[in-house]
Amino acid sequence: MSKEYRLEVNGTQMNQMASTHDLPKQYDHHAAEERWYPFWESRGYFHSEPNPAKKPYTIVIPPPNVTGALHLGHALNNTLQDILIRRKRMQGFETLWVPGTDHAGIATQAVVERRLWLEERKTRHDLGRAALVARIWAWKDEYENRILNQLKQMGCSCDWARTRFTLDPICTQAVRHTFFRLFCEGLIYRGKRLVNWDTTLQTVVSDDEVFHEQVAGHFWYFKYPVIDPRPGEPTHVTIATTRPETMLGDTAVAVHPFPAQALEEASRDLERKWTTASERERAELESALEDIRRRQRELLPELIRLRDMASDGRKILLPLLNREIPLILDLWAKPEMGTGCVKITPAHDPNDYLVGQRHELPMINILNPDGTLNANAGPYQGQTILEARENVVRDMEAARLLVKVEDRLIDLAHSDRSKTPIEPMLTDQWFIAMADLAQMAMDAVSDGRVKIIPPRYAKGYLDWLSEKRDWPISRQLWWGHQIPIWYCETATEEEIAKAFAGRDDIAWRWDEEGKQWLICVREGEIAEDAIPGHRLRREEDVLDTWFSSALWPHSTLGWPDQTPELQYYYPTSTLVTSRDIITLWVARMVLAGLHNVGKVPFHEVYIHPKILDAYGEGMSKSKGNGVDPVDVMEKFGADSLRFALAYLTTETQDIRMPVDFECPHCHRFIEQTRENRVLPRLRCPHCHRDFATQWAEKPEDKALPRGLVVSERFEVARNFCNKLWNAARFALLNLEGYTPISIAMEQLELEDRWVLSRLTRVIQEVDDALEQYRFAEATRILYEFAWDEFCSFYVEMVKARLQEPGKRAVAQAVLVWVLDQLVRLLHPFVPFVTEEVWQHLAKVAPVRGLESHEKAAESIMIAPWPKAEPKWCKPQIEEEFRQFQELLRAVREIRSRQNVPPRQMIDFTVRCSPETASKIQKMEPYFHLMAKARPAELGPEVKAPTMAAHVSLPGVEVYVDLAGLIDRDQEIRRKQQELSRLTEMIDKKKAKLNDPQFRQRAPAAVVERERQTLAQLEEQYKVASAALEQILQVQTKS
RNA sequence: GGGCGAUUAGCUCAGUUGGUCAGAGCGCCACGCUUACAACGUGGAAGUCGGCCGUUCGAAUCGGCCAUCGCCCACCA
Repeated sequence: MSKEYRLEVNGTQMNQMASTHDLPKQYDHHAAEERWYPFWESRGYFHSEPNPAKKPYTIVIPPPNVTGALHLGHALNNTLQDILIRRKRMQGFETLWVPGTDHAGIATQAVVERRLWLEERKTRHDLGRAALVARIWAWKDEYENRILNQLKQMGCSCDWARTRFTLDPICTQAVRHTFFRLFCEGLIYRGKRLVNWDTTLQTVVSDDEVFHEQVAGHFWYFKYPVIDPRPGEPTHVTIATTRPETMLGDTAVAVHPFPAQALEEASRDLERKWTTASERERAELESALEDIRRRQRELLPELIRLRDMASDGRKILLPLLNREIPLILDLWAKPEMGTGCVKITPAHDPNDYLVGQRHELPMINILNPDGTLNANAGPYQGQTILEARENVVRDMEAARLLVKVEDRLIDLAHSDRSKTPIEPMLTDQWFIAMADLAQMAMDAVSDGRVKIIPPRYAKGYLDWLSEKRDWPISRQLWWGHQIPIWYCETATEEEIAKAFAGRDDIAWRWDEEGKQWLICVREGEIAEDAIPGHRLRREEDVLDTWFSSALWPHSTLGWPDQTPELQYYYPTSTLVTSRDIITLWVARMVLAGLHNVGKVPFHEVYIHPKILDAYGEGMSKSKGNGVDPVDVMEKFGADSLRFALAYLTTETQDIRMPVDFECPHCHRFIEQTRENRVLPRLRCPHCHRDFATQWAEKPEDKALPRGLVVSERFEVARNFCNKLWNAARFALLNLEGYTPISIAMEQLELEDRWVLSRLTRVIQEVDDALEQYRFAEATRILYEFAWDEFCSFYVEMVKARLQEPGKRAVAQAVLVWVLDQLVRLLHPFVPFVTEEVWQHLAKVAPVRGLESHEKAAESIMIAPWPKAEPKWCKPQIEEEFRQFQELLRAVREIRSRQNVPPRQMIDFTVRCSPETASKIQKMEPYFHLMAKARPAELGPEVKAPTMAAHVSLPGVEVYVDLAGLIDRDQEIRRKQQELSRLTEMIDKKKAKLNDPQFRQRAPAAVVERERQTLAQLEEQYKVASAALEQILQVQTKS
């Protein structure tokens, strides 16, 4: 358990709560959070055990990297999971949410190495493998703790007893068993591959750890001499390159086999594009076409001659090294690019590698791991890439082989971690053959065993898998699962078989290319001298992080052991994640689950939005635009963080989140901009005092108070929590003498039936939305019900009855019941404030219900989820109520526009049908209470008072007699506006109804509705113009 | 280059199956500290739903094209 939550848990929580009489007016989120999380945890609510009596509902957390603290994206991800989990728990499922963290191979190692360098000026080689790994473990412990605490602070109801880490013994066992099985099945192999080499970290980085950046560079044109040119033949081949130094590794020059056709095709292609291109694009196309025509005129003859020379098997002399290299024919040498001829460096360029394979060219690696040139570079050995580049260019120039240099923007690959340029390099790597595995994973989604939500994301998943590219799994790192392979070059198969006789946990295979035995062991290690007379050498590389992540849903449950957990909880129910790891992670979990367990890892995958800043950019630490969930919780509370995020989780949109600094002095917000977000200190424009930001490094900056980084978008949620708190506060202050009573439907007042009907519908709608992962919709429904209906109407209306002894008991019972149901519905979203309310309610109204009663659960967390009772659903009452609300609004509008003093009671008269009149009559006290207004005269015979403000509603005319108070001009203006609006609408409707097409083709019901609307509008017009007439007359008389 | 998404009030966003759906919150204006709540209440102003064309009796909603923005994948001697 975390330090932050080490609180005395001895059943004294109740005593720490404020008593009903001094409930604070503002909800104190800090107090509630500190009080209830330890309470839940101590009661063991988070813990789950297989329980055959219940259905399981399981989520495994996408394990956050132990690289650093959680960001807002994590907050979103985990909020949504907790909402699902808490609701299912209340619904009676046996819910398990497995928490954990990911070792995140290169990312974590890089962070620790960077710190090692900054603080101690040491590299990992100074420390050695064991010591570095020990350092990373220490780092991991610190950050894992921090991450888990953040999750707890957010209220996440994970089963902490089952916390896993991708490098812990449980996960390690799964990794080893998986690797061993794949090895035995022949699905793991060793091969050559061109990798992204990071010369600073001296490691391979994966494609997704590479970013591209445009840098200013050059395009050098070199001439390579042709060996023994015949008369009339070109004496040189001209090539162009952005990387002159790589020529030292050249093993061929390629030319296109059909240059004329290729150029022809390229020009046809451009012409085709021309037809659909816009003005602007056409200019570009035109110059490209022009270029091709020029090539056809000037370059083509030479290319054709070179092509012929290539078919003739002619050779080129590679300058500087004086190596003989062939002139080859390959489609890769596009005549519309560069000089039409291309140098081939198979060991240092992905495309050239393919060419090299096709032509079986030698592959010459010219680089050392640290980015200096090796012996293959001849005289340039030992130089850095940049030094070699300069020297090669200088020497080529001296040899008069440099034709020209052009400036050019180059899209250069950089390592995400070290920010240094990537060198493509040919190395030995381990792979998993994907053909069959990928197919299994595709089938699982195609046939619906795994459902991806929203469904559009299935396409990317299927497309990516359908390429069935083998998965490179080795990484030249020290932090991770070391590949369980031992090499032996010298032993014979008999010796190996003898040494490992009877061991079914060891397998071996001859590696023809490496001329060595590959020996794999399922668990533990093999001693160096396990084979008498020979030495075994262990593979140093570790596995790709995603290898262990792929096993997460079953490894965390104990696989390969057939644990009760695995049998009960697997397949898990839902995976909640973001779209950028659908392929890297989701796809691999599906295939690993199918391969290892034989079942899909989860039934549904919910892909949630990404959080962007005000500029629509993704948030990141390096950009400085990240919002820290801890800051948000400090300022607004965990519930507000959660509620706001859920409120923003719509299906199609990413979440745009303007970022603000909070001035620590005056607590006002300062908008974050691209400029100010990277500064170490800022001056508050309101109070003109300085504060520090996350970038503060200098002591004088760090000494300043730090401004929180938050977003104003959490205010809505904070206000909502406070509103809810105050509604509860109202109830608590009015529950004196509460006793549970059985209530018959007949005892209920209109507002009771209305609010119960609305509640019933809300339960249905929230259930519906959440089943479909429509978090924003569920949140919105609850927000609007709680605020606009429960608080603004029900609570207001019940006030009077709470003062009447005869009506008090029923009013209390309904009030408590609706509040009870509302906080249950809200609990998954805002667990702390709802628990706070729940516990307060338990003190004054422990037994609640309408017809039947139940003692409330000791925590809302384990209280049953509300059920919609169809019998409470009363559409007619809702309709009546809607009319009341409109009328109330009309009266209020008159008050407001006539500036009637707030305390002054006004009378109003209503012309309407007798039925409506009697309904309005019943609502009398509410008009009094909510609008300081009194219905004086009601019915069909009511005449408009001579001095009146008037509002017209369908079938209802409302007048307020304001003799002496009326602002005539105001009222006249208003009426005129209203009349012109009505005229416009009437004209539109008439035109529509006069259209024979409409009358014929539209459904009869629609036509009828339009007809009725028109009649209403015309009636309103009549009344309004009469009212206007009357006011005008009054004016004339006076 | 391939794919996906977005464009609705000053800002951030809702709008299920085409027919009172033009909405919310913030911001703004006016009036209110009315004994749950000023983190509040009441009322108000504000948008030719990115543009064009089509389908339809009828389009924010369906189709096509264009523009702008964003994301993913591939590629760039």
